Amino acid sequence: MAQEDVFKKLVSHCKEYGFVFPSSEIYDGLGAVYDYGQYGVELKNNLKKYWWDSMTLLHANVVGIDSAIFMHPTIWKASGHVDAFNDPLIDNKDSKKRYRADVLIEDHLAKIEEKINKEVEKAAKRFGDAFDETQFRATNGRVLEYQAKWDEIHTRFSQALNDSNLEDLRQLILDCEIACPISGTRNWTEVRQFNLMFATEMGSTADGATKIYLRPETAQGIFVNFLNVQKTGRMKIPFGIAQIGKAFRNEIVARQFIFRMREFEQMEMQFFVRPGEEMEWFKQWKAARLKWHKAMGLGDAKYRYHDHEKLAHYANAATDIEFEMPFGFKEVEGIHSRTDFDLSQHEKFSGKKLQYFDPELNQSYTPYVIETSIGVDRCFLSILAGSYCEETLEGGDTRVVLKLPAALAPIKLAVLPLVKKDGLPEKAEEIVNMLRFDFRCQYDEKDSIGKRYRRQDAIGTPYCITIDHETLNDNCVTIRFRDTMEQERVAIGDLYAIIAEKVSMKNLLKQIIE
RNA sequence: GCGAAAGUAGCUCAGUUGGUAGAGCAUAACCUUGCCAAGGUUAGGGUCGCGGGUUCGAGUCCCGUCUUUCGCUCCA
Repeated sequence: MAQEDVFKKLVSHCKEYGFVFPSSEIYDGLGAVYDYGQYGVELKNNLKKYWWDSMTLLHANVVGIDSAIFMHPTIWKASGHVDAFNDPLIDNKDSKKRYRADVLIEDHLAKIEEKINKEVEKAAKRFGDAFDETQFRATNGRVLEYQAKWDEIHTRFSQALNDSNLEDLRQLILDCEIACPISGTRNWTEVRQFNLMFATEMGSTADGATKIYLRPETAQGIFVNFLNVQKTGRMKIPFGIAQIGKAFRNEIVARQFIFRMREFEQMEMQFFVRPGEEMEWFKQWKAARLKWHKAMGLGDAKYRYHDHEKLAHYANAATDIEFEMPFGFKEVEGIHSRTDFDLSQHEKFSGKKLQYFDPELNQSYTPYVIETSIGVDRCFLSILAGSYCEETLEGGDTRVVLKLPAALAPIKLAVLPLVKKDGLPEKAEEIVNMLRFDFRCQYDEKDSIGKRYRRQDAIGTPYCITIDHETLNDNCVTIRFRDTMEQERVAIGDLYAIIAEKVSMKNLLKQIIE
């Protein structure tokens, strides 16, 4: 089966079995926004608990917070999002390619520089040891000509950027005679500004309202609370702060189901370390995070690292953990060494000191930060993609089964009377009442037993308990395992212990610290 | 945002040159069977994405719009 077909089926499966629905569907949906259904929310909650416990239970020096989505607008100036999330874009009408207008101009400037450098090189060769570069640059006619052009463009460019003047940017592209590298033409659209942050207004009167943003990442809520947590929690470096929450980005193109949404959820942990020790911690968290993913048992070969060569403005090292989705290897988690960029920026913009006094070193410093940032929805998708199976059974029948890690499965067990008479439903109800406080149970008496097994397979229920006529005599039931379809006869009294052992989050968490 | 394709029941689809909507599966009820789906009977569910236009009449033709998929582009 082609990979795209698998993806299509997965998306249909999500809708058909109540995992993920398109948002506002009866109004034709809302682009790139999705709702989690009755099983999806259980799986997602379990996933979040797995991550939360792995951070806050397994690490004495990692604590959690839950910061607000609304934050002071200056935070996004300090973080660089106001500038970096505002891209002026321009399209070439012939090739239909889109470019960042500022990048086009920067490339053009670089080309002029290159020309100057070539002249300098040529002259250097000609004059040999007697060559005086400064002198040459200041006097050579051709170089001066290029330099003048460069200066002029650069001045206009800076001016246009400062004023956010999109018309000027476009005019500059026309004046520089910049052509599209693909079509070779200069048939450009207007320059348009894309702001990737959602904005709203706080304050009920129009004139008194302040423009605020919906956070584009949860990390800043941790940075601005760094001292609060450090002081009230008596935290000593190194320590981490974890947070799970929604973030919002007005993506130009948001696609591929829940892989890229405009409203999404992140699980982030910022780990504060001594300056100079960040690379060691970066390595450590990089390894720890991969272990966390692999512990879910979706297949080690489906994960890989992708180290960044081009780093973001705040980072001195960065890697992604990628998962093999039906549409290729895709980023699920990012691990970044963010240096002291964020805390320093907030010191600068807030005027408050955000330093840590290290009693061992007897000095204050701005801590360096290792960030682990995972997309809940992407991870959710990776789990579904990794556990979705279509199996052909002996006899040619097929079954669709979600081989979810038992600890994450939305429904832990189904209780099924073999027939709905002879007192079997009553017996089943007894068992449900016994187990319902500890495990999410489902009772089903409709259709043949085989059909009921398939229904549970489709939503990833790891265990089915079947009550038959014998049960009334011997107080034993069969427990049927999702993946192998094998059955075992066990005493009703043992059920709790058996299930508890199998579906415990411990099974996942233990693998991480091994 | 640009280009291409698509949108009919919960799902997969049919619907002939325009003549007031069908199937299978799924769902629900009852009967039957009873350890790996698809026995019987019956029922519910669609103003054919939405809005205009042409026509006596539009699921079918035309325009617009929304949504989805793919490609481009972007991606902290």
